[in-house]
Amino acid sequence: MKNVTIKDVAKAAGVSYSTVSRALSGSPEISADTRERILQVCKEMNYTANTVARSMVMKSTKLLGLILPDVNNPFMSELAYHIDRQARARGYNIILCNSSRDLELERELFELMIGRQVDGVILFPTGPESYQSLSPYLGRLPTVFAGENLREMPESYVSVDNYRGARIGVEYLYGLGHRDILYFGRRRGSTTHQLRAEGYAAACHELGLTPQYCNNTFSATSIKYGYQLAKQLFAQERHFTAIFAATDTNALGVMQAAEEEKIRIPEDISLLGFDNIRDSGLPRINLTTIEQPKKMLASVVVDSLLDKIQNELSGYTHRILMPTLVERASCARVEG
Amino acid sequence: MKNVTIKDVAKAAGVSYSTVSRALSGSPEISADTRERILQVCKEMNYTANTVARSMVMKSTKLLGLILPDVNNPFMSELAYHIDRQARARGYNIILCNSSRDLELERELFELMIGRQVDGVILFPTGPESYQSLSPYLGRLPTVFAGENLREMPESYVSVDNYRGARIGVEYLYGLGHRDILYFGRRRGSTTHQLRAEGYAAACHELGLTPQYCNNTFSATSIKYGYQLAKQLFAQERHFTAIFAATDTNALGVMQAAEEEKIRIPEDISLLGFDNIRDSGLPRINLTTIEQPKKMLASVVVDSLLDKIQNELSGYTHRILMPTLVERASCARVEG
DNA sequence: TTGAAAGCGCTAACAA
DNA sequence: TTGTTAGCGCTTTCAA
Repeated sequence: MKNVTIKDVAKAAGVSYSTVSRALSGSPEISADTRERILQVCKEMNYTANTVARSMVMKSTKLLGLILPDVNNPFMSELAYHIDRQARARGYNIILCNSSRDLELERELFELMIGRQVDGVILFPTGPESYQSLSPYLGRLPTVFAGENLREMPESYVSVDNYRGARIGVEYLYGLGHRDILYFGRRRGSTTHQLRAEGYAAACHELGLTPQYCNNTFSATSIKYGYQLAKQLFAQERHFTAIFAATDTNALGVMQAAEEEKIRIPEDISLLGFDNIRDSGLPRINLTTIEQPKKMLASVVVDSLLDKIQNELSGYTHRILMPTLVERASCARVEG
Repeated sequence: MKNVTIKDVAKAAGVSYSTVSRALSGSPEISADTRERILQVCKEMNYTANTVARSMVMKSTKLLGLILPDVNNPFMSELAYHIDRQARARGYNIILCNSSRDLELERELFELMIGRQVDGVILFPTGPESYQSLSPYLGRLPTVFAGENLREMPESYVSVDNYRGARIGVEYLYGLGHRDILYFGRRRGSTTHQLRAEGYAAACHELGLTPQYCNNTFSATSIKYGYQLAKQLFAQERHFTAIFAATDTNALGVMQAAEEEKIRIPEDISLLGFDNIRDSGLPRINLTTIEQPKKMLASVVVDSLLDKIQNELSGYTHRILMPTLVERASCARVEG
């Protein structure tokens, strides 16, 4: 399994190895036939250039670190796919790392990326604490945060406009005649959740609605937690005709609980999600939701990072994308 | 963003740089206090070893290539997660590449991995043709195929026992009283599909059932194709009380079509899937299915590959894992 | 126990 | 147009 090197090729072709390097890099300072001959020899010998050696002298690995909580999360896996495609189209490959929502591990992975000399990192933070946690390292590697809004933090990030997304949702429900809309699954300690809740509150205020909450007391979001929370909610005496879930995952939990409680969606209550994860479009689920433009997000993230790398930008950019409503079958019109 | 090197540390500590290297690698041939002093200096200077340089001399990047059709496929993303965790636990990182079910691209990616000097590659092939397509390169990099059964091919692979999985499924349905079981979504050109269909046929034969097929004429599997196929099926006059779908994705397509046609699952027909992708456990879906042990698969794949790498094994291993039945709510008992 | 030096495979500046 | 050479940051002999 010994690989053939540039020197082997040079010897076989009877030239110096810098000539081979020139032939391969498409340098103009080489005659057409030596190039042809060398390329021919390369082919015959099955020569494949050693990227590691090249990285070393070029001081660029053409590698991007992708650190995210968990690829096995439909939102993340979709992004990972698009990020890879986009990066590859630009000549980069991805080192994938799952932080498993562990701040300590996240930091460890970031350091690892420094050691691996990646050209930059795309980070879907575990939470807003990630910024603090990583700040000692941030100066050492071009980084763009993604998915989470870091507010005024002096680091590049790309996120969706969570505030406006929530407003769009409330307005949609309002348009359907709903006047009692409960906001479900708000979680402390997440800026994303915070902004969505603010958008919800603001929209309620403007439309003359009374905000109602059912807060997530767990430290994470999952179908299971959504389910447990919804079970509690349905056991209470509260009046609402629609549930606006902080995330699709939460909404799925609500669906599950509703199914058990024989509460029909959307006949008995309407349900609106946020994110538009793949699950939401599945048959029988058909969740109406606020979509995060994932392909766009991936593309903007990669572009921002490569910009930063290639232009050695020292400042930072905040890119906020607009969410849109995806109408499916979980929300119904009610009589005012 | 200039990184401090081993030389900088050496200068600061007043030693030669080979001494620093020794201190870092935990070599025994160094005195305790110089080591302490050097480690201290490293910390102060925020030194992080350059893995690329190390890779070059060690001739090992501690990098594994992971080439798969599409991480944004619930089956793949789950595997990708576990593979990453497992690999990291063993000191390796993952370069993730999506082949997008493109044979040409797959080959390109494999070559890329050779250039990147990864220590090995895990490949979820686009199809059985992948083996042929990649065979010129296979000798150049330790590789283990995953997910697909390569039958007698002289390459390592890990797959589930698709044949037995299908038998388990048929027997389960038979036990529920079903005598007319239709096999749905069989696709030509996939060994996995082939083996499942064979298992189905064999089980039918043994139980005295007449096999019935509804073949997938598309070149890929997706909910959409499953849906289209199911629409055709439901438009025909065929008698069956259960559908055994070749994949969960196909089953989801059937569900969607059934919903439109007002065919109730499991009341009117039972539906059994294969794979147990995450979607299948979602509320309202609750698909009964044959589970591929994904975490185990990931773990076995990584172990096989590292074995091959570390022991410089030249032979190959075929590891076949046992699928199991996951009972949910899409299959009902019928009166014989 | 420590230092000097070679070399991993490549690019690029400098000579010829 | 081509060859020679230095050097990227590290590990590892070989000497001291």
